[in-house]
Amino acid sequence: MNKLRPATSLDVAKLAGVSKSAVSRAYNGGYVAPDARQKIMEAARRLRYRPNQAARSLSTNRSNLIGLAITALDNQFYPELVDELSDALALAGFRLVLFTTRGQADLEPLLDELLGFRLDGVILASTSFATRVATECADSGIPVIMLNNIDMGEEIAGVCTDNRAGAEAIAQHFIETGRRQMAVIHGFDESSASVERTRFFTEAIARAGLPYPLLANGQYTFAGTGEATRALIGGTPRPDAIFCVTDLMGIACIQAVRELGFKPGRDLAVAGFDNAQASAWPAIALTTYATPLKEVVDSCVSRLVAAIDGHPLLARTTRLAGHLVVRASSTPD
Amino acid sequence: MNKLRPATSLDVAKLAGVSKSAVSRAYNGGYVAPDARQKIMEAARRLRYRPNQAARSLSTNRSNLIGLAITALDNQFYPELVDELSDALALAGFRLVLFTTRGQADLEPLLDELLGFRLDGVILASTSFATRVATECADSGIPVIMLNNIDMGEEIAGVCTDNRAGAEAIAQHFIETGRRQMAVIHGFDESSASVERTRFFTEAIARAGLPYPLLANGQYTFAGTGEATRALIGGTPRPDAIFCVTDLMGIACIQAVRELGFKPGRDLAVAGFDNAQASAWPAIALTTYATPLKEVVDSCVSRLVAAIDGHPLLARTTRLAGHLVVRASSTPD
DNA sequence: ATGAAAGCGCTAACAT
DNA sequence: ATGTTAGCGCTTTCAT
Repeated sequence: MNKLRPATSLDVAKLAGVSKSAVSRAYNGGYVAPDARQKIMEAARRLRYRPNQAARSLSTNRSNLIGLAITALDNQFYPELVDELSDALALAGFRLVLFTTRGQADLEPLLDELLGFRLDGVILASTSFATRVATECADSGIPVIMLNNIDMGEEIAGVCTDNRAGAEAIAQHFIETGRRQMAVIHGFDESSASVERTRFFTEAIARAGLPYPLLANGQYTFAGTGEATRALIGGTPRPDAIFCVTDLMGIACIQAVRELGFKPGRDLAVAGFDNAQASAWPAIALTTYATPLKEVVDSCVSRLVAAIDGHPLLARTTRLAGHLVVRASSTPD
Repeated sequence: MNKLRPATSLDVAKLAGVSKSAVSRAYNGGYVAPDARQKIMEAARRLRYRPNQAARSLSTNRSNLIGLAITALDNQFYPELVDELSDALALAGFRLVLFTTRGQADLEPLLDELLGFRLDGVILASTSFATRVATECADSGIPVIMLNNIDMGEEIAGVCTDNRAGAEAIAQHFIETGRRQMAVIHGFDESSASVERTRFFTEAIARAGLPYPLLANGQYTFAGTGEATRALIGGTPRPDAIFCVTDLMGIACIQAVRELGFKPGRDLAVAGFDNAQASAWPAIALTTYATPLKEVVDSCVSRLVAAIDGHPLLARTTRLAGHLVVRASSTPD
């Protein structure tokens, strides 16, 4: 019962009275006589045969593995992204190998692994090292696509939310609800999401003839955003609307505002970006611009899969429009 | 520059003027003369050589891949778990392959993949299919360990929080703060976390001579927990303390309580389990029992790695104590 | 329709 | 210390 050496195609072939090749064909849609196929499948079942992917990979140059490089899953929106991605890729026959780069100072070991596994493709969800990884992978013929964060030089294929549409929707909403002095809490300068959203928001405000938004760095963290919020609110002029470039920071901001004794929505507006599930919680009720999660993931996957199938990936960014979600954090009532 | 066929050990060997084996040795800590090693590494660098893991896997029977089977990442605690796990495994030289089983109705395809990749080990974080997966993997000699949720039959190795200590700590805390009529919002009956926490809590309350806790099923979802909360509060007797077996449900419960016009902490106590980051948010402030995340992950990883190294995995569950974290959701002030 | 044989890139005896 | 050789388990011509 307990055989530690898993069955090979040869074992199956023998039991079924055919050759290895026949077994291989049976599994890969080749030409096999109906009755032979029958016998093969029966033998495989009895031996609990599962084709060894490593061996297959060696001869086909396909691993069925997609690498996902991501800093960490601490942004509330990422787990949702990963779930969706994993499902979509599974449907296409691929599995996700996780490369969290949180503590990783060094790029080389990461690169060695990324390339060593002969991944069929790589998805970059964090910007750190993006350019380097992308070029190295390209040199090895591995398609790379950036997800959510993109390459601002537009040299790498990417898919993200339409940051312009989002930032403008938030800006317009703030303006329409009578806010005058805006502020932006942004993240890192390497993050396209941060940079683009900040810029488009700022430009929209400027075009409306309103005072230039104040800026503060929330560093993509709870603590950092708390500090940024306190600095903004304690400063002059005091903003009456704060746009946080991610929901994580929006959520942190709302709470910091409350702790300062103000009521988000009534005393000042707060908005985030992405529409992570937590932003819909009653205790949070964060106005935000919803990233079209399924569309973004589907686009990412289909572009990547097409590239794996030989249709070269264009170094273009697909920007998908979402929609504004207005919640209590920005409504005066 | 742009060669699509990645360099092989033979390419490196030629360029360095040595044999394939020498290259292999250089990469695997074998005996290589210093100057030869020099030349090999230099050649490897120039050719951007990275050993093909699939080929290596074929001859060593080691893939350096660990499978993680998990329903989805929607419980706030899971992303934290995965981050930690990924880091710990990376340190040990392994990468995580994600098998989210959310939509998966069928076990067989999952099993085919799980075994086809010749994973070095498997971590099961969700209970669905656990027994079946574990036995199949065992038959193939693949170590399997359950994380967070465990096998209640204790037939599979596992690591989890000390649910008894946790449930009792919550119970005691409720009792000490003067609560009398308790309730439990639990999840699925296949989930050991749900079952054990419910049972130990109930027993502790019974031992204290208090009325038997009311029970409601929150189905591990926000919506389900909302309904469960409304049912409990609308019923007779009305509980003055609700223990939710996960933070996800605790967070949902708190908010449902508020929406009913009650103030968590003052009007009735709410507690969760795990200490997911969101439970610490001021807007949530959920009393909970903190899972010792690092310890749980370290134990899981070290047991698994030991098993991979040949020290058989005992079908025992490691239960690690955490600590009570009291927040506003359970304090009357 | 099927089998034989070569080869994918690596490691691991075994010789030397 | 290093090269030679034989696999690891699969796919894929090429014959038949």
